[in-house]
Amino acid sequence: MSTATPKELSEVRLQKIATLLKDKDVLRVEELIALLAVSPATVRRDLAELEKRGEVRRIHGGVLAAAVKDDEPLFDDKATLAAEEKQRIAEKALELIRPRTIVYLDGGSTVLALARLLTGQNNITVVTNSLRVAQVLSNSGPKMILTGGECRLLSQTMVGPLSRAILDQVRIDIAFIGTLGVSLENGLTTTDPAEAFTKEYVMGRATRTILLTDSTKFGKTSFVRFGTLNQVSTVITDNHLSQNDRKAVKRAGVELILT
Amino acid sequence: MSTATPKELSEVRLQKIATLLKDKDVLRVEELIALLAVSPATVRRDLAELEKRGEVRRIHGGVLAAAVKDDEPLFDDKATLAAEEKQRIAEKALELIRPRTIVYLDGGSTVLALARLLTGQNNITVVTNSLRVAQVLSNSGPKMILTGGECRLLSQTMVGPLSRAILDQVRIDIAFIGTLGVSLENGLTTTDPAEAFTKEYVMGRATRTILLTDSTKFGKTSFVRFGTLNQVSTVITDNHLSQNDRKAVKRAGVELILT
DNA sequence: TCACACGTGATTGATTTTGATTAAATGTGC
DNA sequence: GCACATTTAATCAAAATCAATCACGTGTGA
Repeated sequence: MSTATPKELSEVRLQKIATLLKDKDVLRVEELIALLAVSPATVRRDLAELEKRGEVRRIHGGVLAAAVKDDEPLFDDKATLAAEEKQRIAEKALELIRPRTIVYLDGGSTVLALARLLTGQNNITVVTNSLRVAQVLSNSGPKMILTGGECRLLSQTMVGPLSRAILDQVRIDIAFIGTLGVSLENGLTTTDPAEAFTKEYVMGRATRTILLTDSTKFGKTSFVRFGTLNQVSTVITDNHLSQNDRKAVKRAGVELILT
Repeated sequence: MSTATPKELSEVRLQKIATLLKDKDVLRVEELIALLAVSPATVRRDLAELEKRGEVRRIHGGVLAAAVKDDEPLFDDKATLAAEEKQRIAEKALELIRPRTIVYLDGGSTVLALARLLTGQNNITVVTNSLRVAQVLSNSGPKMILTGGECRLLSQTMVGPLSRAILDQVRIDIAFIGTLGVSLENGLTTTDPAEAFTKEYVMGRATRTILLTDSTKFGKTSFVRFGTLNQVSTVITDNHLSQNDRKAVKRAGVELILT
């Protein structure tokens, strides 16, 4: 049996693939089969065509977005996905840090990018619950306080009620927080309850809270809520943010900084 | 049997390795096997490919970031100094750990060797102030609580009064402690006051304290004292310990285990 | 209506990738 | 320098993916 019913023209399919790659950078053939509801053969033909046009790079089992700049880091897991955006967000965040302030750095890749910019800055104090941040700053850099708590393997952070013990004893001028989801209805959300606890607690203690997140997180909702949008004083994100979301942020009385 | 089940595409894996090296400079093959959940053969093939691209430098047992200079001090080497002795001491220590106990792991290379033996043991709970220990156990292994506190760069540990906050809230069955000096007159000594504070505090709270140290530390005295010999219940060291020191330990009422 | 081009799906054999096994190479300690 | 353990490289089998070909259905135009 075979159906030659092009529900959509092949050109539309090619466009779809190109769009998907913008967000994800890497796609498996299997994914595309499910996503486009076509046979493996068709997907491969499409990919061959796109490769001929130079829009993608094929690899065994999938396809990569053709790196615009060959030497630039491409993409990969969450840690460097959209690394360029994160980098710019981090640079904006850096401008908010004055000498002798005490900053809190959350887990998450965007905040980690900020941490990389702080190496060598030894006129500030960093409080963090992230082992990754600690690694980055462990050689040279600011004075560092780790919160302690239960170690969450996936995110390499210290979370949960135990972290409160130390947080109670330190002052935090500016807290830089990441998130997996932001929305007006569901607020700020993440996957792990213990992680949410710590984020929420830090936000309660910090003089200012600054949310660092790329625009793709807007409108998304994860599992556990750790606060509402109007609890943060500033949001820094990239300029792909939709007009609707921009208005929503401002309506919540939150300062908005775009890269 | 062999499985070719690529959960992620090879290119993604390569990128992950490159990203990991950005933060860590050096990775062992074993680490990568656990981290990427693939076979040794695949890791080596990946490393060979990355080396061909000039992104990494391979060494026996692991891989270096290509940027690392040859003469740069690799902070790891302390761990391999008297590695065999430390390994044997750690193995003796392991025998003292029963299921469902809560163990505290101090900083220091001998204790770190013990931590390496605990990977995969998920029927115990580890409390530690060492970032190195956290790294070793961060992939798979026991439940882990980090103490928090001020981060001491050289030893990669969290120390000082702040660490008390969390220690007050957990029970510790067995504390494994390292030291830079042991003697009857000056007791247990180390270089950093804040570090000494935390060691002393842990010893005060643990049901049992076990000192892990190679025999070269006997008779030496460092800067700050964090306790006396008779405050520990057991000493584990290598059999190069002099007869005099053996007697001294026993005279202090401390159990002595030699490798 | 019929022939035919076109796109799609299915089938089959080739290629790639992975993991296991085994032998060689490299360190490490004595 | 020698024995030992660990790490690496090479080889092979299994699984997955890919490319080439064929078959089928739809739409088009005579």
